[in-house]
Amino acid sequence: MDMAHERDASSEEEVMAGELRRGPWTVEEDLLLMNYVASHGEGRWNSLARSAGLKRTGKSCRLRWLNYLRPDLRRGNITPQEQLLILELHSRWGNRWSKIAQHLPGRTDNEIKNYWRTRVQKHAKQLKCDVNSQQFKDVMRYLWMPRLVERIQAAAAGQQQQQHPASAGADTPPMCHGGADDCLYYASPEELPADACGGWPAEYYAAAAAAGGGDHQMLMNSNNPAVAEMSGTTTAGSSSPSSDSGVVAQQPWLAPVGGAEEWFTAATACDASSAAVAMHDAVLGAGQQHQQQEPCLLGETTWTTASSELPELGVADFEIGSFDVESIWSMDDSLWYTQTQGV
DNA sequence: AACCCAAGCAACCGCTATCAG
DNA sequence: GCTGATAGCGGTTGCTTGGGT
Repeated sequence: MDMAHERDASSEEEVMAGELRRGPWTVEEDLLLMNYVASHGEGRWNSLARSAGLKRTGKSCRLRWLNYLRPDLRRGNITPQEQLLILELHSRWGNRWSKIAQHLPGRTDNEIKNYWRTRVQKHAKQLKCDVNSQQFKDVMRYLWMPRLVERIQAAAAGQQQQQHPASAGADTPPMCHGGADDCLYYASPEELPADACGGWPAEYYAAAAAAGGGDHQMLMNSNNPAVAEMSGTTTAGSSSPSSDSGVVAQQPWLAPVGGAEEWFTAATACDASSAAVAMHDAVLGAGQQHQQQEPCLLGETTWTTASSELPELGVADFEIGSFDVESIWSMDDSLWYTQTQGV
């Protein structure tokens, strides 16, 4: 667009003239931005940048705020729950990062995009196939995702076991509102332990508190677009004619609640572990028949342990021969290990 | 200790969509 | 309806860091 080019050109001139800064943000800049947003609110980023005394473009300020300084951001590793959701939503919507991010409270589109590029594409590379190929999509759907479900179940089971005694609930850290093991959000940055679930660098806390902190409970109310859309209340506003309309409402495991912890609850009722075993055996041609169990919905796939029904899932057409299956099972095992240790 | 390399992530870029005057 | 400003999106780049040699 010509306008955009003109604006960029003028920005370039300003940079050359030393009027605009580029590159990594300093703590001072962050504090300026945080303080200004806390007292004046978001929006009008160009004038905000000028008014706040920041030698940055409005665009840069907006990005810094959205991707790094927002108090409702969730930091730390992408959890298996989130991985599962990303895989599922990406299979449905493709590279629509922003749309996917709406369903992962506290995560930014940039973060999800980076996750996809670094982790998922890495696995595709390891498997020597294109990340967009049907082959890799099958690997994700029939091997990786069931594996994630399995992990989540195991973590939930371990957690339940630990909490089941009389102390259940009493041990839940007061700052966690989304679950003891996997904090989804905090009521305020002050509550956020530096070593858990992420958060701002320590030096920001005092300034954030002084600035008023903003609306830290943003994620917890029904105004959260992710919550609203999951509940099916806003599906009419969907803009994608190809795949958006009403799909989420059909997902029993995407319950209309505020976080990955709770949407997953429905899925844990299914025996995805057995499904994963069945898939594993099926693709390896083990021919072992497993006990018939109730089908389990995972995304748009009906999971079953009955090998005779596998062709319906398309597994019969799934060529795994060239893949190192064990590498699939070990995907993100380091993350898995650290998380299970925390349970 | 020095170097290299790959991974991860923050930031930028180019572009389109939307809104207000 | 036109125009300019702003918001937002997805792709890409480049810096930092940690591990290996």
